[in-house]
Order: sequence, then structure tokens, then C-alpha cells
Amino acid sequence: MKNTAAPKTEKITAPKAARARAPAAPKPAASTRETRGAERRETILMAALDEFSARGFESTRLEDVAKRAGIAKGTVYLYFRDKETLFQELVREMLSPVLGGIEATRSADLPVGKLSEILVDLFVREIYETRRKDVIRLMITEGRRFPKLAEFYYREVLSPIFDALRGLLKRASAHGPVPQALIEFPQLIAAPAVIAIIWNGLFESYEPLDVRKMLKAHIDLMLAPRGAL
Amino acid sequence: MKNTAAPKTEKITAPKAARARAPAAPKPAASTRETRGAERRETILMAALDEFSARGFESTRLEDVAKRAGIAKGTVYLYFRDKETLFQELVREMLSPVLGGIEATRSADLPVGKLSEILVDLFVREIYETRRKDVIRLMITEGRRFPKLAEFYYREVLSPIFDALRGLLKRASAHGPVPQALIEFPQLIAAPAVIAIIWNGLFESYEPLDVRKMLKAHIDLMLAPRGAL
Amino acid sequence: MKNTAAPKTEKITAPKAARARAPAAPKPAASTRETRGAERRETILMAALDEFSARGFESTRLEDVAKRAGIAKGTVYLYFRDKETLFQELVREMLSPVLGGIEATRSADLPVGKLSEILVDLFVREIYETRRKDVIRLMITEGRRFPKLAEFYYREVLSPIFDALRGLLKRASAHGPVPQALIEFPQLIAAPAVIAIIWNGLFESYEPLDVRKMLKAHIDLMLAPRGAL
Amino acid sequence: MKNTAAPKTEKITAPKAARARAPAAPKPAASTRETRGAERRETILMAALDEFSARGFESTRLEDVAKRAGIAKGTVYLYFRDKETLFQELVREMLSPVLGGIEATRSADLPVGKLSEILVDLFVREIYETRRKDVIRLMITEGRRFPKLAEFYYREVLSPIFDALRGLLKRASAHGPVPQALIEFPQLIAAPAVIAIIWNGLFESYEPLDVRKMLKAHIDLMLAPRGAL
DNA sequence: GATGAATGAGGGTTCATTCAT
DNA sequence: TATGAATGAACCCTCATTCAT
Repeated sequence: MKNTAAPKTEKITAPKAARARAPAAPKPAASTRETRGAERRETILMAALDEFSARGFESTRLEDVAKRAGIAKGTVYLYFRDKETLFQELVREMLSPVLGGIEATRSADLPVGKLSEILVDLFVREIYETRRKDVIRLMITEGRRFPKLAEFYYREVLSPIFDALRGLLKRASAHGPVPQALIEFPQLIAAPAVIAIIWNGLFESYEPLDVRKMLKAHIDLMLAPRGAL
Repeated sequence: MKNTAAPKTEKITAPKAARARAPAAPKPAASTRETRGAERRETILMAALDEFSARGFESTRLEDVAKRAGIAKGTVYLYFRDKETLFQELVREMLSPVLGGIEATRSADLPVGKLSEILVDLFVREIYETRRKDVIRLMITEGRRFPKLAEFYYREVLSPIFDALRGLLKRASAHGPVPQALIEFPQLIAAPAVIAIIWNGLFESYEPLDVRKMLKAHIDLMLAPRGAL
Repeated sequence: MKNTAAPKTEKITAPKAARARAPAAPKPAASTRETRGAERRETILMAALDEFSARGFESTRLEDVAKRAGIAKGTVYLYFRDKETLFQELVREMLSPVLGGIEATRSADLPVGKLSEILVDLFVREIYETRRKDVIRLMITEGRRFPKLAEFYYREVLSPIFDALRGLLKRASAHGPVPQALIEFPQLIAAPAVIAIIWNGLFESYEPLDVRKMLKAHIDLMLAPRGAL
Repeated sequence: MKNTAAPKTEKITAPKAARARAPAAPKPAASTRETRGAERRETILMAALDEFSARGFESTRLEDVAKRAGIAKGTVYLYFRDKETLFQELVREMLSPVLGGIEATRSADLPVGKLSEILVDLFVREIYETRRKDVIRLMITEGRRFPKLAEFYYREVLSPIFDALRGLLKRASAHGPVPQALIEFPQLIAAPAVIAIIWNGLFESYEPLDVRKMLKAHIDLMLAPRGAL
């Protein structure tokens, strides 16, 4: 055997040294002693989101999170029991508001056309253009190592969303035909949105994806009036 | 703030103890001196795929890979420069054959109906039901930390596939109408397939997804004959 | 050598979780401003004794001492420079009264029989059945890491006690024969008392020792009338 | 309140800087690959005994143990799962041989005089003048934080020794009178030996104790022929 | 080639101590 | 005085990588 030898492919990850240190936090901002704790907690969560998003759970050093939050390493432990809890509460708290948003649509009674327009807009404004996009990406990339978190996400986020979607579609079907497949596989509705998050996370610098446009195209395809059903 | 303090949410990851040790490799199998090296290399790659898939890049210990491959820790370094190189070559080599498959379809000239049927079947048999599915998942979960690997994946895998898809669709349009959106956003074609991999990776135990059925439904939706285009 | 490796003997210390949190102190009790400080100081010392006795010097967390004393962590530092000083003053102050007791016996003039009876009773009531027993145990277990404290203990406690003992024995010898060995090695008199503290500290749950009975038996042995001296 | 204030008593422990670094191990010594592991294990145990004896369990840093053993920090973990296991196996292995010694005396049939002479000699040569003395001291000083180890020590060391002692005393009583108290409280026999270990551990520099002489005096006192029993 | 003992940098976590309120 | 949030040094343990056998 010759060329099976070791020193082959060129290193791919950036060298350790390149690991850009988290920039020291910018503005201290005045605050009452009362709200200080909650604010600080929020600061840590945001710093953690930055770091987890950039390096993944395992590679993230709590010291970097702290530095980015502008605090000392030990301070993180005043707010979160450990790294895992930090990660977990980050995901839970960033996604919980989503549920509220879902509830709001429960009473809606719209034709699919209008409905889909609203959904796309909702996704883009509330998720894709916010940090929640990063949380969803974290869920996707780290979920397998956090089975309980995956279960939470499935039970508390995805299931309600899919239920709501099914409800909306059923009510929408009063205004016109709605493909059965979408009711059976709500994943088909959400798929391009998820793919957009993944794609732009990995390939944006090579070929950015116009999310809004793609989602619009997708909706049009799914719901286009058909000759025969 | 009172006690926003630490000991809050319940631990989520499985306890350390749960980390099932990699089972010692099974059959040695006889082989000529010539092929021995290549075989061993392959064994390591498969073991690495198992471990990387189960724990992610960072959490995977080379010792576990070695144990699973039935060799000593040091031996891995005779075949791969380091952990990163192992990961990288794993992804590269498992995905390269895909390219060949793509080439094969370049000359095909089929109506969309037939075409899509073939594509679904190809995906399920060649990816979803093979270990390549795991490589794609690894690409998704670890890609951001391996920018060069992402770039490779984009350039050597995704772009060719999308080019081929566009070619197929254009040729298919000779047999009947093909939605423009799919040519502009081939991601829309692939999205459910990717989502299937992600979904079953995270939520299979709660709600398994019938991949073939969903993909079929998706194709039907995309390509259903329409009243107006 | 095959696998002399690590994972061998079963873990022995109680799990972290078992570390029973110090119960918040019970009754505040009214007091003049004058005595308030002294009281609080005393409270801290007693809490410290509890914690040091239960876990040893190193393992004791000042936060637990504070909690047990019903005060905040920082408050401890208003009364004691640091953890070491707290430990040191605890030992010094708990043992100093012993000296007074010794002095009191200096003028006594008793036969050995009566004398030993008194000594046993003194030890049991003033030490063994009080928290001073714990201080002595602390002295034994932590003394080597606090050489100055050991020196204090030797000079201010043991030496005076041994001197007093020698005096008592000499005066007792006027009433009847007293073994010379006890004058040369007063440790022989004290040994069973010390052993009682150690034994019941370590093995009480397996085989409790009846201190008073053992000490009585010991005295009888030491001082039994002999055929020939 | 005035003088209850904090900065009072002079610091007592040596400053951190004074913590004499463990001297790099002396002689490498040649050895076959076969015995290398066992030897190294032994080296680590001895280094650990040094450090644990000097600083106690909690204050001992595994890095110092390693340095003293002339190895790297991580190497310790090849031989012992963790610090606790190291401590535990150290105690167990150093004390187990004691049991063998006990067995040997089981068949002895001697008069108390001769017997006690042998016991004193045995203690001094096999324990007091060896490192086992340090292990016993460790047992005394750390036992409360290692309940299982205390239980082991009671069950596997003390109980057998006391049983053997009782047996010896009973057989000795055929040759002459033996105080019943010693059979009921074998602790009385061992007490001065234990006290010797403790005393010289704490106060040797102030007033060294002549162990052999004290033990001899003790035996004489215990077993002196009496007028009446 | 193959092994696995050895290395030591790295990072999670704890806790004595400080200090602004 | 009293508080408890904040700090950061310290230390246990892991694991990628090396290298003598």
C-alpha cells in the first residue's frame, strides 16, 4: 500500500490561532439594581448564541461566552448551572415565544393565498431575520446530542406548529381546494424555510439564497390552481 | 431580581455513563497484502462515520473510532494525519461517487413524471438507505466549522447536482410544462429529501417520517398539471 | 502488565449531591447593640465548627458556614480575616477555657482513685459531651497543615495539661503508689480519651464505643494495686 | 463592639508560595516492559502517599503527585480512575498486607509477657517505621470524608486485628492472669500506638516521643502482676 | 506496520475573596 | 454593618497526538 498514508489532504479548518476571540462587550448601559440580573442573563444568552452558532456546542468555550458578554468566566455560573443548562435554556427561551405567535393564528380564517403570504412574511420577519434563525440552526446541528431538547422541540414547537398549520389549511379549504398532501405532510410546507436557514448558513458566501423569493415560489407551486386534483 | 440563579432546568443530555463504548470490530477477514491497507482504511472510515454520526465531530474520540475499527489508537494516525483530516476525507470520499451517478443522468431524456420517479428512487436507494445519508447529515451539522469542506461540498456536489437537475428539467420541458421556479430554485426539489434526513435524525422515535411517501407527495404537488401557468 | 489500568475499585465517597446544604439558622433572638457583634461572632464560630467537623478544612465552603449561621457570605469577612483565621480562632477560643479548668485542679490533693474518677468525669462532661470534642478532632485531622496551630495547641493546651497531670500524680503519690510511667508518659493517661474521640468519629455506626466505661476500665488497669512495684 | 473585628490573628499556614514543589523523581531505573506498569503504579502510589500525607486529600494536587513520581499529569489517570480512587487504592493496598501478618499470629501460644513484646516489636517495625504509619494517619485524618473507606478499614483491618488480639489474650490467659478489660476493649491495647502516630505527626519537632519506650511502659502497666484482680 | 503508554494543553467548574450598593 | 453579585486563580480530568517498542 502506498498512497493510503497519512499526510494527505490539506488541513481544512482554520488554525486554532485564527479563532477570533470574542470581542469584549460594547456598551455597559445604566440599569437599576432591580433589573440588573435579568439584563445580565439576557446578555449572557446572546453571547452564548453567538458562540454556539459560530462553533457549535462542544467547541464553544464558556470563557469566550463570558468575554463576549463582558463578564468574568465565573459569572456565567451565577446564572446558569453549567454549559449544558445554558445551551438548553437558550434554546427553550428563544423558541417559546414562537408558540405565542402560533396561537395568534389559530382563529384566523383566510384563503390559502392570503394565508401563505402571511406565513412567509411571519417566517421571514420573526425567524429568518432574527436570531431565532440561529437557534433553529442550533437545534438542527446539535439536536442529536441533546435528545431531551429534541423531544422538547418536537413536542413544544413543531407539533403545535404543525397542528396549527393543519387547522389553518382545513379552514382555508372552505375558500378553495387545498392539497391533501400538505395536511398529511406539513413538513412539505416548512421544508424550504428550513433549507433556507441551512443553505445560507453554509453556502451564503458562495451563492446566497433569496429566501423570500424562494418561499414565494414554493408557495405558488404548492398552491397553484390545478386542472385536476 | 431575586434568584434568577443557576439550578433551574433539568439536565438534558444523557449521562456520561450512557456513552455506549464502541463495540470491538467483528470479522477480520483474510486479504492479500496488496489490498490490506485499503481495507483497513475503509474500516476506519466506516468506524469514524459511526462515531461522528453518533456524537458529532468534537465529541468523537479517536480512541472510540479505533476500538470500533478493531485497531489501536495509534494506527489511525498511520492512515490519517489527524482527526480533522479523517473527517474531511470521510466526507469527500463518501460523496464523490454521487458525482458519478449524476453524470449518468446527464444524457437522460425523460418526461418530468418519469424523471421525478427516478430521482426519488435514486435518492432513497443511493442515499437515504445508505450511510451517505449520515454523511450528508454530518455536512449539515458540522459544515459551518469546516468552511473549506462546505465549499468543497457546494462546488463538487451541490452545484453539479443542481446543474444536472436544471439540464434534466429543461430537457423534460420538451415533453410538457415544467415550473420555472424549479429551475431557478432547485433547492425546492431537494428540500424535502434533506428535511427527511434531518427529521428522522432528530424525531424518528417520536414520529417517524415515511420518506418515500412524502417525496412522492411532494413531486405530485410540484408537478401536478395545472390549469394555468 | 496487562491492564492494571484505571477503572478498578468502586467509588467510595458519597456523591456530590449528598452534601447536605447547611440548614438556615433558626432563631434570631433579641440583643443589645453592645453584645450583637459578639453574638454574631459566636454564631459564625459554631456554624464553622459544624462545617469544619463535617467536611474538614479544605472542603468547607465559607458560603455554607454563612448559610448555617444565617448570614450572608460577605459578613463572615467582617468578623474573620479569612478562612484560615476563622479556623484558627475557632480552635484557639474553644480550647482556651480548658486551660482554666486545668488551673482549678492545681491545688487539688487527692488519692489517685478519687483523682482518676474526677478526671474521667471532667473529660466526658467537658469535652466528650460538648463540641470541644469536635475541636480536638479537628486539631488531630487538620493539625499537620497548620503547624502554628499545632504549636499553639502543644504549648497552650497539651503542655499545661500534662504539667498539671504530673503535679496531680505527684501529690497523689503521697496517698499511695503511682506508676512512674504515667509521670513520664502522661500520653498514656490521655490516650484512650483521644482514641474514643477518633473511634466514635469514624466507626460509631459500626461499633459504638462506651467511652465512660472504657475510660473507667483503663483507669482501673493503670492504677490497680499491684503485688510488686 | 470593637475588637471582634476581622484582621486579628496572625496567619498560620505557610504562604502558598512556600508549598514546596514535589522534587522531580530521582532514579529512573531499568525495567522490562513486562514489569513497567506495576512499577510505575507503585511509584505513583508512593508519590501519592507523600503528598496526601503532607497536605491531606483535598489539598493534594494530582499534578504534584505526578511531578513527584516523575511522570506527566495525565499518566496518573492511566493507572487510577481519579483522585479518589487513587487515595482509596493507596489505603487499601498498603493495609491489606497487615492482615496477612495478623493471620500468622493466630496459632501463636505465648504468655502475655512474651506476646506483648512481640506485638510492640511488630508494630514498630512493620508500621511505625514504615510508610504504613502514614496510611494509618491518613485513615484517621481523612476517614470521615470517606465513609466507605472507614467501613473497609473497620471491617477488613480493625475487626480482624481485634479478633486476633482477643484470641491471643485468651490463649495467653492459660499461662497467667489476663485483664478482662483488655478483652472487652482491645482499643486500650492499641491506643498508645495510635497516639504515638498522631503525636509524632503533630508535635515531633516540639517534643518527640520515644515510641518503643512508651509502648513498653504501657504494656508493663497493663500487664503488671497484681495483688488482686 | 502496529501498538498503547505517555504527554500536556485545554476547558469546565468551584470557591475564597472583594466591593459596590 | 450587611449583602451577594462578581471575579479569576486553581485544579480535576479528557483526549488528540507522539513515539519507543
